[in-house]
Amino acid sequence: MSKELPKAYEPKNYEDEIYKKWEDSGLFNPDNLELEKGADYFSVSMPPPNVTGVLHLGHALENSLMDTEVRYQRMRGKKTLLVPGTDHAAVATQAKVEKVLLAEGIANPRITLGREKLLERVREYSENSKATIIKQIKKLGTSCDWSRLAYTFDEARSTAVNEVFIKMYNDGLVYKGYRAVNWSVKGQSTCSDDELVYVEQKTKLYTFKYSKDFPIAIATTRPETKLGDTAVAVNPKDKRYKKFIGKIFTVEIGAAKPLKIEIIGDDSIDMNFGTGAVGVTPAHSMIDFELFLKHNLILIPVIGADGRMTADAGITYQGLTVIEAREKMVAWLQENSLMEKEEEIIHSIGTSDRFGDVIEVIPMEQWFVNVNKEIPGRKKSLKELMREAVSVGHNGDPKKKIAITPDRFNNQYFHWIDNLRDWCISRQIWWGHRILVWSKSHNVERITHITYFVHGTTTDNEKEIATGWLDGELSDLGKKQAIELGEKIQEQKFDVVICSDLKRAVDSAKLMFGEKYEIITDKRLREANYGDYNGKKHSFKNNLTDYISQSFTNGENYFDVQKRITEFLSEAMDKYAGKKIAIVAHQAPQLALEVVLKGKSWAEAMNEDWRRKKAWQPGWNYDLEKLVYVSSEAPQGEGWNQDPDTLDTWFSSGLWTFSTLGWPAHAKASVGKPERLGDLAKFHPTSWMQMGYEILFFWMARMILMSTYVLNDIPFKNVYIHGILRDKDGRKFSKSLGNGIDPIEVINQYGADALRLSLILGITPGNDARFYEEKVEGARNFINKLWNISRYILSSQKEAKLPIGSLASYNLTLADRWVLGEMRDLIKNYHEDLENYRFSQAGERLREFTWNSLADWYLEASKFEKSEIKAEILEMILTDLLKLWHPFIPFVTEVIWQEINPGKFLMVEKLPSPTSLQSFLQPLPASPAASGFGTPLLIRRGDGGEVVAANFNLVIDIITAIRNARAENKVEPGRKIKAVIYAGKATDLLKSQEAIIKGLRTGIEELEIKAKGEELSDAIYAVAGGVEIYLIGAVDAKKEKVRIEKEVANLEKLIKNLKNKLANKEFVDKAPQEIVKNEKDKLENYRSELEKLEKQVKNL
RNA sequence: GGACGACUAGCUCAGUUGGUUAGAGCGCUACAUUGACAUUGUAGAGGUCACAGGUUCGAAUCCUGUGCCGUCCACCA
Repeated sequence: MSKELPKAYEPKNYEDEIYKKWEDSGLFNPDNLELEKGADYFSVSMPPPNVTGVLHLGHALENSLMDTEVRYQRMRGKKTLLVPGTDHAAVATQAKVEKVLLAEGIANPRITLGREKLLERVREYSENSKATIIKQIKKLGTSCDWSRLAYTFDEARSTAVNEVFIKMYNDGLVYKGYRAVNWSVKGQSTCSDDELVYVEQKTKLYTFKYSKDFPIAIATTRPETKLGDTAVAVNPKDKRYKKFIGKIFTVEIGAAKPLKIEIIGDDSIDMNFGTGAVGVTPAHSMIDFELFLKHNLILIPVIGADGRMTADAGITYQGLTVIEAREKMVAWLQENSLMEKEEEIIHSIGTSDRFGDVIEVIPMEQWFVNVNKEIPGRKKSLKELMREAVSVGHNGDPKKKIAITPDRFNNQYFHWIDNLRDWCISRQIWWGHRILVWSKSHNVERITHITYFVHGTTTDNEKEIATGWLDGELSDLGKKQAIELGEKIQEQKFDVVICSDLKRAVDSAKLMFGEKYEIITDKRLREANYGDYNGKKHSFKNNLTDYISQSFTNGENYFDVQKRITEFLSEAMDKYAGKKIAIVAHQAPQLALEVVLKGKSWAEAMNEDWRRKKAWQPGWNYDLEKLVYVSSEAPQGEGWNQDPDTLDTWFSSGLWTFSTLGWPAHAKASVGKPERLGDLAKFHPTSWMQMGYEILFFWMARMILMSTYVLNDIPFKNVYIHGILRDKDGRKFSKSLGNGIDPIEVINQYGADALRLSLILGITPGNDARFYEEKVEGARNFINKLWNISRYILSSQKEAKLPIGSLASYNLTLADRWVLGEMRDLIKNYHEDLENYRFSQAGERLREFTWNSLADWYLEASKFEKSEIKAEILEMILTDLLKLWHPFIPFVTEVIWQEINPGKFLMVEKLPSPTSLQSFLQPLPASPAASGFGTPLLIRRGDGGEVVAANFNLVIDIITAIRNARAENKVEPGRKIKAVIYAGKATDLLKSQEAIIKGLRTGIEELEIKAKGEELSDAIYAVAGGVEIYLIGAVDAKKEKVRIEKEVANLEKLIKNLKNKLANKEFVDKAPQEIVKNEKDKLENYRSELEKLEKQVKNL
């Protein structure tokens, strides 16, 4: 088999073609892999690139790491899946498109275009971007399953988002609240705490008093917000101010109304900082807002969503920007001699990471995820779930513990969790998943009033039998209850009486209201349908909350009840506007009213005391003013409006590991006991996740939150944190610096393999790395080397092959044994490195073996010695080497592989295992006889006999010593000389290596090897591994003397150090015997070498 | 203010549990061009492992402190 390959590897000529072959083969899809039965699953969800543009080098790094890991696992025979995808990146993408539109001359895109048209433009942009990104991922060689391509904004992913939002809402974890939020005036949207970028700025810190007679001075960098101050906080232990706590001062500083400033005591105040007192502006500071909640203060917003001062700020300030207002306020304080101090300080201010403007804290009604509230039925908060997954494992199960590499990021993660506030999830931009909250309201004059009665008890009720839709009779007690209730409410007037169509409700209504009213029945007011549970003795008291979102078998869940009640109410709102309605029905619908009209969660409603103590009471009153309904579709009926806000983009990213694996379609139940099917059952939790530390909190934390909450499982088992790439000077890559490098251009110039290798070599987990062209060049050079090694090996193949399986029964040369031993060590270390995510080290090792051991020594040696199965060994090594390299540089290895094995794919070959060479090679324990020859190998022959061989390293040392001695003596490279070697015990061995010693660039024409002999003068002299070498007839006495003296000096130094060490009694006594012996042996070797050299100096 | 990381050859970085004459790649110096490869080969120079203490028979490695650079978090009233 003789192959003709081009002299240099040209990636351009192969890469696209190879990727297409891979894709067409279907092998990226684990369903198509032919694997052993019971093969492990291995899955990775690709961190989805934002559709804000094209891929940058950071993505290339991620793809390289990810694909190396994935290909490694695939080649270990695992059922391997890498799911590709992209992220709609809500704010980022809209901000980007708005910028483009501005450049096009559309001054205010949101107003000019409106919601639908703007969204169309964003969609168009993102689709283009998506297409480009996919092409780029393919260029990088990433082996992902395109049949499972996902997008955070596609239908399946949107369904997942909707379902989770609804679930959280129903669990009472999502709430709408009026709270201080981060507001970008430029973007006209909120952002979460994590989306702030802090910028250091010089600012003035003003110390002043509100009025001349106000007893406490306060300091601020934001005087304009002081128009909304409602308190001054001091430390309760502060002797200076203690006496004022509780007092209220009225001051006039120019706001619309005089400010009532209450002095409050709070432990959080640092007495020693500034004046020791804080002016509290609840509306415009996160901290102050918390003081506002804690101390029940007043809140006065003085800055509006437009970034200008509000009417409450006073006529002088209204409509001014904050900067203008600040100047005015400062001037006013100065004029009135209230300013005590002005000093310049440096402090950091929060800016929007997407819009770039300074963030204002403004109180607004927004949606939040409550991270501290107990999740119904779980006895834990989201925060606790998030902490647990990384500390002790999910639900305390150590098998469900997420391992972060490097583990120092654990602490950072825990610290972040400790400081986590409720997550503001609503955004006022349009590009994103719209919040699924529908509302319908009436104006105040037309409010419908509802008085709700629960029917009298039935026999089943009394026996604690679940009744549901069973139509039981009222018991005697029930009749009595209804009659008594009727008497109690005699005075009340209603316009309409409506009851459920079940008998117990109708009968109760009749007994209560007699003939006074016409009684209308409505099916929608029925009790919850308990399905199979009907007629059975119930145990609702303890575990009713379990059924909140889990359906009763063949029945309903409570949200089904909520749905029909909402529809009923929506209709009632229109039909009976302004009227008074009496409803006689059951318990579940009543709870639904608490939920729908009082804004309670089901869990809260169910846990209220009245349920336990007294079910029957004379009516609950509700105002049917506003209906809120959470659902992926608008409820039936007229007049429903959807919340205009969209969800934080990280809400959808948090679901990524399971929304890409078919959730919720592949999960039968969504809560409690999620039954998993399909991909979800096989591939979740995912095996591995890789991300930059800069999105640890954004993303990793949210994936953990979502997965533990929704699936009751961790999202991934291992997280590999990588650093960020920097340019040659250590600067971040950024548009403004103009130092960006387009990965595709690098690929065009050097090839994808070279780019990948240059990104992976020299990196360590969690640390930043620099990227520069020389690195890629080096990688390209290496790949070309590998190409040429292959070229040489392929050209040296014979037509007829000997069976390689019986290798051990052939006579192997010293070099053969050596290279096979090196290979065995390489394979072992390679697996160890990769199992511990030491990608760089595994790569370095491979390069070391390939370039040094194989190319520089073994291949060179093979030119000068012919063993009977040299060709087979070479091919075996090449085959294994291609496999080992494949995860790193998939293209070139696959190209070469297919030259050897047409029609077969390297990407699904099985990696050599650490034991695959063990059958005929194993290390022999070091013995005295073998010392000085490196680690000898035991060769087990086919006939069962054993042969001990000295290591090839001795030959290497001798050759290197000869080359060195020649070069130092300035012997012209072309000049052929004679060498005499006194080899002692190694004589026979070296005689067998004559051809190699002569051939490998030593320029030796005549070689004499004997055990020992006379000292030769007029020769270049060298010692290597105890063997003496004389090079005859080329000595430059002067140079040789200098060289040997240098070596002598070096040896003397080493000997001195060793002697001192061994003279130290403590060392000899305390150090392990092995070490001591080693040192002694070393000393002996040095001494004998020194002796020889010293003699030789005299001969010169 | 708190936490974390980095400080090793001219440059970029390895160095896994303390024991090697401290390594690699690039760069540099000298030399080499008869077919695997000049995207190459051979040889070489180059380091007080930031500093100061300590633990230890033994420290680049462990501890303490200092310096310098960087990152994150909190605060900046």
